[in-house]
Amino acid sequence: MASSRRHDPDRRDRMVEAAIRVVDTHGIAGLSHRRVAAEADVPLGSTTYHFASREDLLVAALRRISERWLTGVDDWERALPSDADLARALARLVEESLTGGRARTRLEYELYLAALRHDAVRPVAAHCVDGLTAVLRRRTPDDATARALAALTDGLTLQLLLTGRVPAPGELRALLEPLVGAT
Amino acid sequence: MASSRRHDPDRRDRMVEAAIRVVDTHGIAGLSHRRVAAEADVPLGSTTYHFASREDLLVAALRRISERWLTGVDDWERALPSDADLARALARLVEESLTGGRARTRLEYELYLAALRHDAVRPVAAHCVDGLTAVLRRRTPDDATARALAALTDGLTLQLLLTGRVPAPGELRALLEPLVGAT
Amino acid sequence: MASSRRHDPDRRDRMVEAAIRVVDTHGIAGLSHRRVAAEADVPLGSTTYHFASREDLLVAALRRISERWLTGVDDWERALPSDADLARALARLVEESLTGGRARTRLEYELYLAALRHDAVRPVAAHCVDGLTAVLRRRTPDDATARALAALTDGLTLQLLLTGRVPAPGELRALLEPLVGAT
Amino acid sequence: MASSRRHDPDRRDRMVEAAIRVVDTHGIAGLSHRRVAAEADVPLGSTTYHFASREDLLVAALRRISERWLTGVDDWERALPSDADLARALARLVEESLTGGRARTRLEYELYLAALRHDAVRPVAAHCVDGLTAVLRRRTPDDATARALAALTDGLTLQLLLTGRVPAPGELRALLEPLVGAT
DNA sequence: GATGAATGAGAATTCATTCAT
DNA sequence: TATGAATGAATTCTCATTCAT
Repeated sequence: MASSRRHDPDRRDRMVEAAIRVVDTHGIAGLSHRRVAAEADVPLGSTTYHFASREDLLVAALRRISERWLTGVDDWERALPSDADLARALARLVEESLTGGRARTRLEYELYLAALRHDAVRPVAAHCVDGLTAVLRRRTPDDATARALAALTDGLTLQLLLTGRVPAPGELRALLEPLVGAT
Repeated sequence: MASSRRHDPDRRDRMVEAAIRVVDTHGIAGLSHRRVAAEADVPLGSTTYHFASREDLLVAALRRISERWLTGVDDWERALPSDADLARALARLVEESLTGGRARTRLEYELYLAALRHDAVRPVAAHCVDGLTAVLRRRTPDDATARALAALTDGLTLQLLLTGRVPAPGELRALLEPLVGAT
Repeated sequence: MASSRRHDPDRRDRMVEAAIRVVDTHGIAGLSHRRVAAEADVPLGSTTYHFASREDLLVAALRRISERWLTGVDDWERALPSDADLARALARLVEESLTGGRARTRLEYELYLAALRHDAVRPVAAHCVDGLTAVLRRRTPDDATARALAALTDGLTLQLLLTGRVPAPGELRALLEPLVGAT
Repeated sequence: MASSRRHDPDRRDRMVEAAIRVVDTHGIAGLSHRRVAAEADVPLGSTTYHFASREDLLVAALRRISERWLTGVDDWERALPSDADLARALARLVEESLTGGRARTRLEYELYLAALRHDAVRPVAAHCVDGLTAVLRRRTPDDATARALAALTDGLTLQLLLTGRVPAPGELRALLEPLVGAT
């Protein structure tokens, strides 16, 4: 039974998932080998073996968070009808990220926060920004519009997350509209 | 002499400044009573006396940073000619925050994003958002435009900070333009 | 002297009561000037002014606890009919101290614990032991019986408090009986 | 060598002994990882590794003290002639715990009473009560008598410890007698 | 007299990391 | 290869006490 663990190819994976849960619960500052070990139910030595430093752990977790987020955005776009009202759709995306997926959204912005300090995390965060822009680009006439929409979306989400304000129905769409219509 | 330290009315103040420098140097995760004590050259006990918890320290630092930032934004707007091109002016503000005061901007966003984890910091961050919006409101025809501009400004600054991309001349102005003109 | 008390004459008293609540909540180890100050809603300096050392605070609190306990025992005996069954009455006293007044009883034994270490508390604890013996002596033919009953009562209460065992109806009376009947 | 300390299988054990000495010297309130580390001559980190919390330390100390005490009581009973006068023998046991091993007895009761505050210590203290009762049961006709004798012994020891009173020759035996004879 | 400020010691913990096995 | 043990630094926080006002 104990030796059955010898071949445990998912272990590293489970540790990454555990790390994400730890960041979710305790924040980035609260991510530690010990907590991950406890959360993944593996020995402490196992975490330091697979992730030599705390930063390795952090990057692995944030990388997965960002992959997941990008996949979500990609799926969202693919599910949109080709003639969808982009401002309306984006508004709904923001609203949902503040209600249904608030925890997940917070995680995403913690990634940004970490990137401000850790050089190793910067590319991961940049990849998120670029990924969102690329997805929006499929629906906009030019790069500039996609970039502006990505920035506005990010800014709105962050500000609403921080202020706790609940936007009135239609408010977000009205704010996004001018940029979409700028075609 | 030995007792010259005993009465020191500016001490609390100096500790707040020290805390800001500590966050600047070591990041939010590196903010500790010990480091502030060392940086402000006061005994450790003095920091815990004035700031019972680490969060108190964080809030005090963010409060000062945000006051300073809001004052800066306010001054910026007052110095603008009444017929200034708002999109151009805002674009320059963002550009300067990324070139001239990059370190400072990073610091601002770091404390700003700290609000995601620390409830006590939330109101201060919200105050920043509202403050910027109020200043912009003096130049916009309605609340919605001010809010959208504030969000776009925030989003652009953060994204450029993260990706390290340097916007082409005129690029930011072009992104902001559609919102300003949305009158 | 009179004028010194004019301002808030009950303050010292309130601090003692606060100290008792603190011991009740946090245990003797948790008794501190700060907690008493908070509990009594007085400035910290006020507690150190009236109780120069932590031990002063401790002794004052325990003295009042013991007074209160002795008064309770005294009242209990006075309320007993002169021909009461002493074993039965004592059994009920023990039972009540474990159910109704469990917190109070625990406080009493914390007093004993403190007395083992603090010389200043020893006399207070000894006074409790002697007081109970003296009260029982009014109902026993000789000193020896009173002493034995006091010891058995204390031992039973403590053991039941520690084991959490609930004595069967009549059990305690049966245990006490032989000593009472030793007349 | 430098690594001579690295493998040290008795270390945990020595720390428990050190903890007992610390409680003996400084009281329960004075038990700390730091003091145990100093007393056992091990690094501070080693104490927190083996005993994560102060309570763990306390429980380990009490557990050993109680084992030792129960063994002592067991030995005492085994060494008694089968026709020994139980009241006399118990009286001598109490007297010796107050003269020969007063410090040790104080230590025992201090850890014993710690159970009032610390839930984790409760079972160990309860085990002491039950153990003494079980040993006495070998010499008493029924459970009730054993329990009463255990309680009376405990109560007497504690009261004499607190008051510092020295019982007259034969006094304790006389107090215990009625319970033994209660067959 | 009363009290806010100050301070140095020490508390329990948590931790990343190293190392022997 | 994996991991339990070990360790020294650092963490936040609480505290009794002193002192200037």
